Amino acid sequence: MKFREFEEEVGGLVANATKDLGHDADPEVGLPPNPSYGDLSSPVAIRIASKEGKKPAETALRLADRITASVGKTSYVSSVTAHPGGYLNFTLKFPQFMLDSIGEIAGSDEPGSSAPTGASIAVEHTNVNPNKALHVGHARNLVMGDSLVRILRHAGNTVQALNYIDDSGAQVADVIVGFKFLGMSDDPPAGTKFDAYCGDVVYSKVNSEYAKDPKLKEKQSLVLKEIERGKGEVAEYTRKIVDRILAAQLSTCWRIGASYDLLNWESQIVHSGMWENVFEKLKRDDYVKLETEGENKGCWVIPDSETGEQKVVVRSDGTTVYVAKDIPYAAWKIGLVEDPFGYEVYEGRQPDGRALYTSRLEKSKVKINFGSADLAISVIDTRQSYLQRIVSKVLDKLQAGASKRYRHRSYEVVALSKKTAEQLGFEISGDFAQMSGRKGLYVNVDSVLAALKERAETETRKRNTTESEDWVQDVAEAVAVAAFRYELLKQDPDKMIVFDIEDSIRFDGDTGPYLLYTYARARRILAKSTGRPSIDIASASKLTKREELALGKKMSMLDIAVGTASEYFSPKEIARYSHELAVAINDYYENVQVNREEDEALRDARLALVDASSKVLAQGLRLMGIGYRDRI
RNA sequence: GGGCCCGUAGCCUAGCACGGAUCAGGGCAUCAGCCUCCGAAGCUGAAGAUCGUGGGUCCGAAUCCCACCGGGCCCA
Repeated sequence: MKFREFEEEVGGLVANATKDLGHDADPEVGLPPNPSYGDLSSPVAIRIASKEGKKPAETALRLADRITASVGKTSYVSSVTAHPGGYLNFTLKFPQFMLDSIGEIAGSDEPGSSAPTGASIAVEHTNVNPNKALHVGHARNLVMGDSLVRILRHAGNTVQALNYIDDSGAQVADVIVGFKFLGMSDDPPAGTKFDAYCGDVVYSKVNSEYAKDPKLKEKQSLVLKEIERGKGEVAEYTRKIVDRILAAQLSTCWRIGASYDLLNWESQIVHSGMWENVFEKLKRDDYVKLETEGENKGCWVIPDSETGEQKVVVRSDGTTVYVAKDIPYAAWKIGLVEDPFGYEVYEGRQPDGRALYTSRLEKSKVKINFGSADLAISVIDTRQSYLQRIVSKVLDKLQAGASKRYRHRSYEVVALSKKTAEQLGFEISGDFAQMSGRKGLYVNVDSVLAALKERAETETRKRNTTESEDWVQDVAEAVAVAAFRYELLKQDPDKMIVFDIEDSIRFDGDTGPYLLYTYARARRILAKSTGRPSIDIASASKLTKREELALGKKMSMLDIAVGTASEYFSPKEIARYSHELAVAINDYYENVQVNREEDEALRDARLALVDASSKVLAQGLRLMGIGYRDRI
């Protein structure tokens, strides 16, 4: 976008001028703390002066003189001045910048997007065990992952969104134990979603029974063996139950705007033969060894040369541990093993209309390829960091340097506030509590959305008294999802979120609804106008108010935010940017009259600015997976 | 025992990657204002900060380095 072009021009000017003075050409360009200094600044003169033992102000003047001679060759640099403190301050050539920025955005369906990079990226996220409904912790994973997918696509990459289904673990087995051995009905009570029933009722009941009756635990291993065998009545039944739970979970995922390209199944990875291939290679290379004594006797272990510790990958009874399934899956993602899967379309309509595929172990007629990406990103919480490091190390053993193409995007967990935990009937000693599916200490996504939507309905009706019930429902749903997604996305991934159900129902300030409101407000100006967005160089030169210049600059920085978000796999950059843009739009709304402006050319130029900036805000919302409406 | 993450006003948080400008941004809550004017889910103003502590590097440190304290997590 145009601000980046301006930045590149300034960088070039600074680099050339410093080179002329015989110094290295690091551009060092950044936003000044206050726009009254200029539109971009460089402290490079201070560094040079300190090296040369001269005064920064003088060096800055010398540089400014040289740069001034070249300013005329640029498109967007108007002037450069030397500040007595040693800073070089650059100002934008405004009418041209505004004209080109608005033109660029008006002419694009996807403002700020990049040309194809040719890179293919596999992003794995969501990965909820199919034995329960999604809770708010799962939602953080989904929101980060889904937004990352959108951002990476916007940045020009080909992205496959993968959702890994652990359909053969203990958690699934527990639910089956409940149905098969505790006589629990596999029909939920009316009005209860199947995933919530399995997690809230069956799973917790089975776990409390384990404590009372140790023999029941033997049934779990029985079920696990049957699942691992993959044949027979129990395995068949498990598949049906998992399918039902997954369908219920996906309805929640889709409700909050997520979409996937492929469902991967742990059971298929186990039976694919990928692990055996990987394991043989690791044995040949002596990277795994059979422990002959000590507590791990009879186990295959991976030694860690740095810590001197060992990680068991195959137990003495021949079963593999979790990490042994992660390794072939990771290897498959970046093409270190042959693709054993076929693919077929999975039923269901995703919110963005993308087709969803599911893998199978038979080759199929559908011609589509997954895996073998240039880069794989696994969105997994920080508690798995250690195991993810082991996966990376093993990948390097399979192919030198392979771990550079495998990234663990970690994030901190979501805990519950003391208040919310107590409302669920738990006694808490500290200020917050870690969620626990086993204990029943968690808050489901669907129940949070229900509470958000209820509040959104009230607020929406208050403001739209004549609208139909369907209209109100649609808007309330959008507001609820916006509030939920934005809340989980804006926080730094390294920081724990302490979720409080009452505090989360907030639509004021730095929230998703604020962004939706801002968008609707901007669109309202256009809807109410008798003019049409239109700008030329003459009317662009009339855009001189502080608020419109600030807005013009801000809306032209989306690509910079996308670049940072892609580079660091950090969707919150988009949340922060979108909020800043919304603030600029509101500032404009409050202080600049558009439709009451009597100069029609100026009015239309302002309309064009409002149109363009709201389009950029809409793009930011799309990148976060947040739906928006022209009116809310 | 080893490792990872967090610590910024009453509360939540941005800035930390790449150190820079005597305003360290926001939000919630509090107080005072703004709807005959494009939507008040908004805006303006006030008040509120030993940037966990101590040391170091540097012309310059919330930002980099070291140690420690407090909290969370993982591995054994």
